[in-house]
Parts: sequence; structure tokens; C-alpha cells
Amino acid sequence: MGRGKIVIRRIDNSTSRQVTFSKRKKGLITKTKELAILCDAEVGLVIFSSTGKLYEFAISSMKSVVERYNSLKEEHQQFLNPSLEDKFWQRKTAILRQQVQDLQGNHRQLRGEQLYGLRVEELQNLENKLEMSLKGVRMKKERILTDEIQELSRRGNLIHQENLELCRKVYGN
Amino acid sequence: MGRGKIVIRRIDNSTSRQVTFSKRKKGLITKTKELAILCDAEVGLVIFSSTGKLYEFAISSMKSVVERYNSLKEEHQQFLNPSLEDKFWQRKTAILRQQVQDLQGNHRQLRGEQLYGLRVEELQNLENKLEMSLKGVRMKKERILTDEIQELSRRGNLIHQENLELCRKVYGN
DNA sequence: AACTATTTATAAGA
DNA sequence: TTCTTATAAATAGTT
Repeated sequence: MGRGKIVIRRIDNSTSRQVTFSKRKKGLITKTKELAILCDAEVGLVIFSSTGKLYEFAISSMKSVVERYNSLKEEHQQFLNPSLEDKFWQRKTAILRQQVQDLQGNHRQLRGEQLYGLRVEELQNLENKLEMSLKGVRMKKERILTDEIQELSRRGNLIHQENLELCRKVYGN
Repeated sequence: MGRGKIVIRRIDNSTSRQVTFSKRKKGLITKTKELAILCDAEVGLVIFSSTGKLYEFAISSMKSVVERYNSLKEEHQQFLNPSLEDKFWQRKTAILRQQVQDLQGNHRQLRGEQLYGLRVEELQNLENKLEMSLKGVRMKKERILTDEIQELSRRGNLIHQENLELCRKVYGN
């Protein structure tokens, strides 16, 4: 709904993204409010912008919505003991840190860095993985290009038909 | 936006209210999803219908949104709840979670998954990266193999020398 | 921040 | 419920 149609994918330009975020956030909050009032519903909307800023909307209160949500989801009974909570966070942090380390390692390896100390079999394995990825990417790329060519060809034919039609009209038969 | 303009107040007729709820809920979820994708935001939407039924939508997961929301809210309320250690862990977790998300995204792309919505130039870019990586891995592998062959060859020579030495000792001169 | 040409959502009707 | 369609509302691109 604007001067042109858009496709729904991440807006690359940071300024446009910010402007669109601001406009659409306003619209979304309006519509959320309308749904709540018109249909007598309890709603909660939480938005974290790409810069990490928090925006929220709720007709009653976010606290009430979250509590109702949690009680329905039955997840609210673990945190009665504060020392347990501490342990929970510590465990969570440890797991996440391990994940980050693993992913970073994988990532560097996939990018061909940090290859020191790998054995030939491991390198071969990595090479195979990269070849698979490359194949996937190339297939995808080629499919897009093929589709585009077909589309162009289709359009060309249509124009050709139209020209023939025109000729018939101009020169008769 | 419809056959007639309406005022935003609770719809009295229960049937109309249900129909409107169903239609507008769909629209709201669509718009929420669009905001998240277009503007790279993390969003969470919770709706309780007037009959108490729960509907929810989140791009990542509602759990993740609620946790992020809570940790941010509690950060702001550090004065009220001076359990600093808890907050420390929560903040750490939030940062790590973001890192994991980012790395997982990168990783999936480098592995040739999650290619939907990429343009040809982006695919070409990814292909080039993968080719570079592949080149690096192959070079490394080949250097190791070359080194190993040289090492074997060197050892072979040494053994040969030792044998010669032995011969001299046994047979004199 | 406004403007406005278009697209999109949806109220009412079927 | 589901579809249709006239109209209201949202918003993309522009100024």
C-alpha cells in the first residue's frame, strides 16, 4: 500500500529500514489497539527494533498479559527459589557460551580460516561440505537465472504476437 | 477499510465480533510478520480472544521474546531489585543469545541453506566466498600431503643411509 | 515530517 | 465459514 508494491524481505538500506520501521510500528500498534477494543480481546505486542530498542503495547498491561500467557503455558513455577534462579542462569550462560564458541569455530573453518592442526581427513571432510554448499548455491542461482530468462522469453513472444496482430490490422489479413 | 466506515468500540453483536476478530487477527499477524522481516525486528504478539482462547505469533519464539523482554525490564528496575548478580547473568545471556542467533544465520547461509529470498548478486557473492574457502582448504590439504611425502622420503633416505652404514660395519669399508 | 498515488485490509453483503 | 467487492486505511516513494 504505497507508491509501489514491495516484496517482504529485509530492507538493506538502513535509513529506509528505520523509516519503514517507524511507520509500520505505528500502524501495527493502531491495529492491535483496534482489535482489542472492537473484539474485546486482551492483547500484548512486544517489538525489539534491529538496534535493540524495546517498544510495547498492551490494553491492560504487559505484566498481566505475560502472566496470563505464562500461567496458560504452565511455565511459571520454576522460579520460586532465588538460588535456583541463579543456577538456572549460570547453566544457561554456560550452554550459550559453548554454542557461541562452537559456532565461531565452525564458521571460521567454513570460511577457510583456522585450519591449523586439522588432519587430512578433517580437511577432506570440510572440503566436501564446502563443495556441497557451493553446489546448493549454484543450483539456486541458476534456477533464478533460468526463471528470469523464461520470463523474458515469454514476454518476447507476447510482444511478437502483438506485432503480428498489428501487421494484420494494418495490411489486412 | 470496508464497505462502510466504523467507529472503534466494542462490537455488541457476538457473531459480528467473532467474524471481525477472525479477520483482523489474520491481518494483524500478517502485519506483525511483515514488520519483523522488513525491519529485522524481533516481535511477539499475544492475543486472548473474548472467549479466552490464546493466539500467539513470534518470528523467533515467544519464549525468547518474553525472556528478552523480562531481562530488559528487570535491567531497568535494578534499583528496586538489587540482586545484581542475577542481572549480570541475565545480561550476559541476552548478549550471548544474540551472538548465537547471528552466527547461526551466517552459518546456515555459508552451508548453502536458507537461500530463499537472496538475489542473484548475493548468491554470486556467497559463491565467491565459498570458492575462496574451498581454495584455502585445498591448499592446506595439499601442503600437508606434500609435507608428509617429503617426510616419508626423508625418512626413507635416512633408513637408506643407516643401511649403508650398517653394511660398512658388517663388511668393512 | 507532509504528501499522494497505490496497494492492502476489511465491512458488508452474498 | 468462505468469497466477493466497494470502500476505508495504510503506506512506499517522493518532496
